[in-house]
Formats: sequence, structure tokens, C-alpha cells
Amino acid sequence: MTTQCTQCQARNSPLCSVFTDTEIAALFNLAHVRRIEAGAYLLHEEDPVRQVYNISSGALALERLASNGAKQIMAFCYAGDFIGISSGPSYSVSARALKSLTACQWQETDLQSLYKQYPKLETRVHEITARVVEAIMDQLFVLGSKKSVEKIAWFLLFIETKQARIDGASKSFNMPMTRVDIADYLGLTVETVSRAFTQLRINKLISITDKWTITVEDRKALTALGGYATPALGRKG
Amino acid sequence: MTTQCTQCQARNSPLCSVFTDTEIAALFNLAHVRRIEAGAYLLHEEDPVRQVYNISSGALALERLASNGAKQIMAFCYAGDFIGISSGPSYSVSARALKSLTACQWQETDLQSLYKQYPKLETRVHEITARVVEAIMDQLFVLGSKKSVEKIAWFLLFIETKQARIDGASKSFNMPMTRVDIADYLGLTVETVSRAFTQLRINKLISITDKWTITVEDRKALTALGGYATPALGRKG
DNA sequence: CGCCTACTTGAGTCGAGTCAAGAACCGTGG
DNA sequence: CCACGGTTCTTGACTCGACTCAAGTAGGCG
Repeated sequence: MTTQCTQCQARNSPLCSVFTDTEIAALFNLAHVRRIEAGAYLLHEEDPVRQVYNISSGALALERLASNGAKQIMAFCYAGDFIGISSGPSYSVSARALKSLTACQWQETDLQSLYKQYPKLETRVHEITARVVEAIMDQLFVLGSKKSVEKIAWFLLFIETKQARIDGASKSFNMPMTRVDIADYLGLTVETVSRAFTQLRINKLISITDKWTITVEDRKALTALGGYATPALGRKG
Repeated sequence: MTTQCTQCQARNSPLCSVFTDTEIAALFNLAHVRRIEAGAYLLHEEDPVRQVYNISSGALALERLASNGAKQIMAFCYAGDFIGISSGPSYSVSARALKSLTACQWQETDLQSLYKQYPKLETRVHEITARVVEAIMDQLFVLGSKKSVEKIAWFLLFIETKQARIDGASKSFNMPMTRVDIADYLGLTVETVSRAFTQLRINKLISITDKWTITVEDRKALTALGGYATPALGRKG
């Protein structure tokens, strides 16, 4: 199908958007489409780096496991996110699907030769990596300085923004991750996450339809709490 | 002076090591050498990105300030570290010198044209950025899952490794940062950091000569605590 | 010598973790 | 359709570790 990419949710993603329709068809010919069930792993942290991926649909969590059982989630990724780049011999995170997922898979060696053919690709991948640094620094900032309710407030606004990029802006939004995932992302326990949700609900900052559908009722208060877009400087909102 | 670079502490850094002596002389001609006093800022987070830097000597902290006064240190950088790459219009961190510092400064526009002249440079900068991601993820993991004493144990082993790359391996090592800096790096308070140091000293895992000179006395126990190799010893027994 | 800053130590409080129980939700199979 | 078991989420009671406030010590520098 030559129309594969034109209909893809990731067509306007940072990676794919640099290519013309002709170019991306060639790129797609090199790709293998991977489908993963919810809960399954696309890749493991100890795997040798041989493939890279661009997510077409679904969502996943990048996580790292400690030997004592502790888990830290490094990022939640959506359609259009590019993963698999690493500086070492192995990915240093595992990628677990939150919802059933499809992704374009390229051989890492193919990516290297594509760099030669399309120099703008290497530049773009470079930009993507730099953006990852920003995102992860935001997370670091939140983990280091905020209290539990503030963390949740920040998290909700953060996910709402990500989700809006997929579904479009709307009054309420849907989260693909469980309370445990949220806890592992923010360095909290499930109980604390649950209590923070309850507190925000009782104080009428948000309302919760089913467990994964959130409506922001008092954006001003929530923003004040979460300090979203308030890390002192004027970065784009 | 054609011998400038050959004597530089950063000659074998990730950035400079890809170049021959002839090439690096040309690179150095484009550079401006910046000198910064301890406590002064090399760049501010809100500055537009116009220059990039490779540290020749000294040490600095990359930090972000919140409007409420909270501060999060994102990284400690030493000779050989390359900084200034950003995905946005502004650096998203400030760089404060911990000890008097010298760094090679290039115009960001010059870097772009150097990419064309030396494709291996762009690849290397890309690798450096990817390594930054790994480092920040390590920090994220520590912030999210460890207790204060474990954080300090991890931190000491971490800094020892970094310091050894500059001074060479040795029984004891020197830290350029204050207790407040350590607290801001690990998401703790000064008092908690101080108590953790005391606890490690009393339990004879480390000894402290002057406030910034640390000797590791019981590496096995410290490693077990910090989780550099083995899981943290559980206090939940 | 005295001032200033950084660090240490102590006492008390509070927030988040732990342990435990119960409620809501889900898929499965009768 | 409902009963059932497993999972996820919520809520409660309690504990403990890190923060806060406050005082005191050690160096560095005039």
C-alpha cells in the first residue's frame, strides 16, 4: 500500500515529517511493522541495540527495573515518538506497551546508511534526542522538588498536553496508564497517588468519570499547584 | 600557540578526540577561550542559544531555578564535558562554575558549518547527547527510588568515578561542590545530606579529611548501599 | 579579633510509606 | 444472567524518615 504512511498517526511526527511522500515510501519499504499486545514488551533494557522504532499507534512506558524490584518509569511514549537510540551497546530501558501498539521498526544498520542518503535524517534524530533531554529534565525537576499532590497536578497537565496531540484538544482526556505506572513515574507509591487524586477531586480541581478519564474543572488552580510551564523561564507552553 | 590543545585536559574528551592534531588546530582557531570565576555563570537558562562550550578545566553545575526559589541541579560537569546543545530557542539550564573554569566557546552557527566540513563531528555530538540521556536517567532512577543515605552513597561513588577521569584513580578524592549543591542535585535538604555524611562516617564506610576530601573505607558496603552493583540492603527486615 | 558563610547537630512536626482491609471493576464460566 | 476470582483502586490507621526550625561549631578572610 502506497497510502500506508499518508494515513498514519505518525505522519507528522518529528521523524516522518522531514520526508516527502516519495521519500517516506522508500523509508517504509525498509521498515517492518511490529504489533504488540497491551502489557507485552517491545524491547528489553539488556537487549543489544539492533533496531529503532517509530510508534504509529498506541502508547508505551519506558522503564528501568532495579534488582530489588523497584521500578522507575522514564517516559510515556505515544504515536509519533521515536525510540531505540542509545549511547551504549544495550537499550538502557525496557519498553512496555500500555495499549496495543503498532510501530515501524528499522534495523539500526539501515538507519546508519539512511543517514548518508538523507543527512537531514541524522540532524532530525539529533533534534529528537535533544528534546528527550529537555523532557527528562522536566521530570527530574518535578521528582526533586515537588510534593505528591503537586506532582500529580503537574502530571495531569503534562499528559493532557500529550494526549491532545493525538486526540485533539477536548474538555476531558483519557490516560492509558494505571495508578501503579503513575506512581513509578513520579517516585511515589500507589496509595499516595490514589490519595492525591481523591484530594484533587474533592477540592473540585478535577473530576474523574471512569478511572482513566479526567476532566480539568479548575485549570487555574491546577496549574498553580503543578507549576506547569512555570519553571522560572519562558519556554514555549 | 599550536601546542594549546595538545596540553589541554580535554584533548581526549569525547568531542576533541575525534580530531587529528591538524584538524583540532583549525577548530581551536574558531574558538574563543572563556574564563569564569567560581560562583559565576557561564550561561543562563533563559539566554538564546548562540554558543556551545567544551570545558577545558574546572567544574560547573547545570541547574534550573523555580519561581518559588527551589533549585534543581541537573548535572555536574568536568573538563571534557560538552554543553550548550538545546532543542529549544534557549538553554533550559544555567551553568554555574564551582571552581574557576576555562572553556572553549564556539558560535552555534560555526558548529553548524563545521558539521558539513566534518560529518564525524555531528555524529559525535549526537553520541554525546545520547550519553547525557543515560546519565540523567541514572539520576532520575536514584531520585525516584532511593533513601537519603543510599542517595549519598550512590553520589559519592558517582563523583569518585568522574573525578578519577580527571585526577586519575586514588585512595581519596576531592569534591568541588558544597553540601547545598549535593542536596539540590539529589532532591534533599542540606541537613539531611549532612546527617547522611555523618552516618556514613560513623559507620566507617567513608572518612572525611577536610569537608571536600572523601576516602572510601569500606567500598563493598558503600556499593551495596548505593546500588552501583548489588541491590540496596533492605532495612525492611 | 570578629564577621560571614558553610557545615553540623538537636528537637519536634508533618508528609509519604507501610500494612491491612474493603470496594469497584474485569473477564470467565456456569 | 449472575456467581466467582483476580486485579486495580480506594481508604484507614500507624510508623518512620525527611523537612523545618533553631542553635551551635568550624573555617576563611577582612
